[in-house]
Amino acid sequence: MTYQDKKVITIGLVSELTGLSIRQIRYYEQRKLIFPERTKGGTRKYSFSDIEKLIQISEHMEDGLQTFEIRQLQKKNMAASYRGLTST
Amino acid sequence: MTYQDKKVITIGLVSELTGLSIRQIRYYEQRKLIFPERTKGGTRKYSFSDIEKLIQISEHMEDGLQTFEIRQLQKKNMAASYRGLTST
DNA sequence: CGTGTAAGGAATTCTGACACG
DNA sequence: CGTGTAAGGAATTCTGACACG
Repeated sequence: MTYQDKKVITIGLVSELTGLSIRQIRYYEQRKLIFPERTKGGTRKYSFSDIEKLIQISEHMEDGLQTFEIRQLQKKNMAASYRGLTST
Repeated sequence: MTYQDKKVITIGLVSELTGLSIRQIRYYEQRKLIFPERTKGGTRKYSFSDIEKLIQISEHMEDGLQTFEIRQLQKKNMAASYRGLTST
């Protein structure tokens, strides 16, 4: 709830925790699927929510979806949960 | 519960979040007050629980306690919570 | 005792690009 | 389109030590 969304994890750890390569994680950011924060120095910081999101993303990728399609799905889910439907 | 205790935060972030210097954080580890994990490379990783602990530690230090006294307090609290008393 | 700091090195991350497909 | 990689640089962290008190 409070810790879940705090952006504090470095990309190396995220890579370990998700099984994705650092390259993939950066790419998904470029494609607007995740939104890490940055330290003053420019180092990316992720939250546990980001990690869960990334795991979902990797599942969608395995299903053959393209990044823009996954982005569409995210929008739909956001709209749905806004209406009190599927959360996750 | 699950995220609270995952060791994933680098010492620089911990320093920012607690207001303590990196030097202090490392010292409190040396004095057995906190127990970060390490990456393969040797970089320390802390949990949100560690951050809460550190904040408590800094309060005790301000109260003039010495590190070994704080360690005693930690033990007492652990024993108490084990008996179902004060948790935190 | 608790903490600051300069020192030298190692690990981590960053960006932009070339490559493949 | 999605991902790997070599390249060069910058930010982050590590340890052991000297200093002060």
